[in-house]
Amino acid sequence: MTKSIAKPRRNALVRSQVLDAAVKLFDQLGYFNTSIPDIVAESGVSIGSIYHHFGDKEGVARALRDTLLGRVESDLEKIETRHETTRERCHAVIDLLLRLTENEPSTMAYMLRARHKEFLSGEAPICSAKPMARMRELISLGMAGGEVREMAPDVAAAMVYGPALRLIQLRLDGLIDTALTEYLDDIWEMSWNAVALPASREQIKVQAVSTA
Amino acid sequence: MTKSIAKPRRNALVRSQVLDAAVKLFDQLGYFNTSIPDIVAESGVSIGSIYHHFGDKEGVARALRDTLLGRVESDLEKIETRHETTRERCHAVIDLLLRLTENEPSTMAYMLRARHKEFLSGEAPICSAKPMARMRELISLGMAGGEVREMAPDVAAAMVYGPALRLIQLRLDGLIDTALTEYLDDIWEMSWNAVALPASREQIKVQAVSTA
DNA sequence: GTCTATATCCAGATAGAC
DNA sequence: GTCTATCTGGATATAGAC
Repeated sequence: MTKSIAKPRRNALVRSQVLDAAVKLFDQLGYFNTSIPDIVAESGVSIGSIYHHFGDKEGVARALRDTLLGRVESDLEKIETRHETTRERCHAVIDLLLRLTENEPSTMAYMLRARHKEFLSGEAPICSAKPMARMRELISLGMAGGEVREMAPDVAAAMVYGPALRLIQLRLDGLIDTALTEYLDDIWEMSWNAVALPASREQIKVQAVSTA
Repeated sequence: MTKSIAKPRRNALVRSQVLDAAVKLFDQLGYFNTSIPDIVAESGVSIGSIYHHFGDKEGVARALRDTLLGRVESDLEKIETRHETTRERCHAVIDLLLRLTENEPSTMAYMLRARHKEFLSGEAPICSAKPMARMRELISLGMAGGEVREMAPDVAAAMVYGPALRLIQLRLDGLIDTALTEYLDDIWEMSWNAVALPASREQIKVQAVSTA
């Protein structure tokens, strides 16, 4: 009893050890190239315990997905309470995505790129998960509130988030060496100006930046 | 000898039967959920013939990838010879991508979304495949030629292609019901205006489209 | 070149002692 | 709750007749 950890805390520890190993392996090798023995080796938890806690391999993937999406969801909620305008909210969302990519690329990769429906039976594609749905909703709200020009909501959402998500893809694939946070201002200004009503643009300046 | 097909043509037929089955199954189930017996059933070609022609399962995936990428590559070449300005070329590229998504979604899905490095050992990620690289090159050329504002090339490419690719993702995931070709004009005008030097914009109009 | 029948392997999953 | 030892199915891939 002296050096053992209290039971509930030890349970949580085992779970997080497994999930930490899983996110790393799923990102590096993919779900199907990761065997349970791989997770045993990486996490230090025995196969028996893994099955006890997660039921099966899919259970590990599902728990991981729920954990990661839950975290992002709560980040989004914070953004919505802290900011009032659509402009500020979208800016904060893109900032969040770029920073998450830099700080926890494995997490971002698992949420964004993994083909979840290939191994999570009956799961909706990640793009319809709550956070993504909320992100698109923000745009619709902005349209109703007069900040965003009238257009097909899908198109508006693609204009605002598409460029950032594209950069994230390339960054995760190792094709961009620059930290994406450096691009935040550029990408944001262009994306927002593309959909914003002129009145709510940051500056009206139709700038001609000529170098050299 | 009367009703049998000439040998080289029959070979090509078998290959295309297998590849047609593969693109369909890989799209629907994913590479790892597709077994060789599945391909046998879908293509009508025996397991022996498949191994004879493709060597192993990875060989099927590789042949498929090469075939599809080759087709897109030749489409891109045609675009480059037919159009001179970066504006026209990028427009044609986006048009091509959207139409391909509508006409051959399985093809598009396999090229765009499959995590090839998870099953094609030593393959570069799809985003660095020739067509994608050429698409980004187009933008750099436009920058050198004065059509596109000076900025990080990755950012410019993400602005031009990102929104379209995002719509394609959502469409492939079944989250958009409208044919993407309907959105071509909107998406194109916004994407291009975001990166173009004012002089080369389609119209300078800073439009306020108010509906309702 | 095409086919059927078969070998081999290793993954996911379980049993049951502690 | 955790572990080791074990089972079992089904996948990839091959052998060898035609």
